[in-house]
Amino acid sequence: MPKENKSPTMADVAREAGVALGTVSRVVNGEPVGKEFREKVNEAIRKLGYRYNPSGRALRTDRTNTVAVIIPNTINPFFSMLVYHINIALEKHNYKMMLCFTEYDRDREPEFIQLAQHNRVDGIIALTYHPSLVIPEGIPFVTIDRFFSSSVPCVSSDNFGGGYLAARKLKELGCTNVAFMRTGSAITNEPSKRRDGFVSACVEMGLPFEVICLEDSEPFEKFEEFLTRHLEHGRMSLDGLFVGTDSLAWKIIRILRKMNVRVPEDVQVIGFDGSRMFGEQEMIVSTIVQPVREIAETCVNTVLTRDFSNVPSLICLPVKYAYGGTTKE
Amino acid sequence: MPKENKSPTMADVAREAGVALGTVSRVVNGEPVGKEFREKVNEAIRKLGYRYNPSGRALRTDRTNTVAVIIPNTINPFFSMLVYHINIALEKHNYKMMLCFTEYDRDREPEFIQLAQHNRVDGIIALTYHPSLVIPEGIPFVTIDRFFSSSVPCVSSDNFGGGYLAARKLKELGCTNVAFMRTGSAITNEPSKRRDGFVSACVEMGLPFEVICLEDSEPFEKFEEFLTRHLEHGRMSLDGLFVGTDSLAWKIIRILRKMNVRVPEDVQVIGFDGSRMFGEQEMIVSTIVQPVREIAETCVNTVLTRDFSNVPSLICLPVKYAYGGTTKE
DNA sequence: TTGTATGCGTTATCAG
DNA sequence: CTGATAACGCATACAA
Repeated sequence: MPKENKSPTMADVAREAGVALGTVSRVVNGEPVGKEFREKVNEAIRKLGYRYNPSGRALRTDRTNTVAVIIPNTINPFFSMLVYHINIALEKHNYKMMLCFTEYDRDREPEFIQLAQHNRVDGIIALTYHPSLVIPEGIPFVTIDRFFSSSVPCVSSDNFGGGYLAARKLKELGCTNVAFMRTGSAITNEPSKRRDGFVSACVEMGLPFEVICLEDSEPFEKFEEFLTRHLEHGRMSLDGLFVGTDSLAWKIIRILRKMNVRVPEDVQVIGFDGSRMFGEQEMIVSTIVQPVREIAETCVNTVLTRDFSNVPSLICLPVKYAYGGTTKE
Repeated sequence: MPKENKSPTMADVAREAGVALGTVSRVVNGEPVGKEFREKVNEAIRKLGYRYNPSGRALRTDRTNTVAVIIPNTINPFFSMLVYHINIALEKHNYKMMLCFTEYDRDREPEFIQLAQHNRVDGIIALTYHPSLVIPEGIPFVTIDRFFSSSVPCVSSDNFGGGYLAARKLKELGCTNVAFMRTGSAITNEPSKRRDGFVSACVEMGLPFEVICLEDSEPFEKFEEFLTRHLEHGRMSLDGLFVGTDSLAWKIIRILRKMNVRVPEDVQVIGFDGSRMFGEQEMIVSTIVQPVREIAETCVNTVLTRDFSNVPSLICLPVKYAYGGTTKE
């Protein structure tokens, strides 16, 4: 009889079913067991409400069924959605998530990697910015939006294609003079390709364009200067903007409105990410939508791949354009 | 010599330091140990890069250093912020978070409680809606925004005070005819008091008011009807709205704008929560701000309280008003 | 104060 | 196919 007030163990189940401890373990793990025995064990499990103890299993197998997720925060809706879908995907696989917020502090990235390893996680999914981050070996490691080497799988959306699409869309909507704006170009990562795709399409279509990238250290006011510089007699010489992220697009639009420039009548703006207010249908701005859920699921499936040796090193997921009120319909 | 490619154990440290296993354990756990011994052990720990194995400790102590957080999702910015600050607070205490998304599916709430218990979590923080949810005994359980009984601590913001404040603010801003709007009144929880506080202040000030609450089952169009009903010759008879959440306020404002009613010129709107776009300074709507971080930290501190017998049963945190563009400044 | 030994719940090995 | 038993890493009661 199992002790009151304590969850039953395999030994309790074995006693109840009149079989050996090992047999219970085999049933629990789905290993081949004679039909009669299996039924007896399952009956006892049901009766006692038995569930295996993760700590016991982890101690024995050295697998914790936990994956660490390293990400700046959960405030940006894109990160928030990412974490959301990663957690759901992990749960589906009976895995737990260990959530680590770096707050964009590069130094915390290696610290969390260490912490995760100390906690014996079975894998790590990380969205990082440390310029010379070293990826540990011997543990499945998947990165988001940043390519390290062919031995570290990187999952991202088609950033080049997204930039390309944005340029074509602006042209299609009647723009004749466009610009790309972004911030934080300290490291070269997949999102950097948004610019390349944009430029590539502009050149291809013969669409005049400009590019302004702000380093992390540069003051935000430079964007304001840039925009004012294009203001002639109260009219913008630019009529289309592609902005690196929805978050930045939102800020830019606020500046434009303060300058009495109408969006989308005078200037059309396309962002990147696909952020939605309160998770509703409508986008916050017209944007290139990242397939967040697919990205999350791909990360999870990849990091849980047993044979990590022949996993693709760069997985690129398709994006699409979505109207969000800051372009002409 | 510890095996290559495997993290060192206490036995390795003991061997390295030339002391007994138990001594290492005592040092690691900060129990009194002779100075010389402690130094030898610490030296060995440093040298081998030892960290205790959480599974081993958990198995032995029956404490996992994990707290389950049960919440609908991470899409709503309020939930997102809550999870964010809970995770940070837990990490500070060297605890991990087990995140469970119910998706507002009442049936999943008891399921996750079970799952959490099977995972031997040390406590549960839950934001739930199941009308007859039964709180397990024998495990620290803290709820957010919903009072169950005096033995289950409930953390929430001052919802009554928030409603009261909203009414006073609308009056102060010149409103003469106001209304309260909310949705999802299936269960009575702390947020229900937003209405009570609002009504109370209106009565006190002699401010004419109306109330419209939609059941979960009722179609959203009823709000539209309600608003149209107050439209006379293109002018609203209402000039102030207090809406149950920022999310709903946002939807209401969209309806108003579609009706060619100007916000805040014709109608001023105050929401509840304090949601910010992209985590910036500016609020999405004028709102009653919940102290999310304090709520999160209070939950964590409470759930980790060793002596759960004399913990307060209802902890109410102060709110404040914040301008967000949908009221007159 | 320090050392020794046991058991937490599980899986895996080996003998039957 | 099944049963018995050792080992995983740690905390702790007990012995020295």
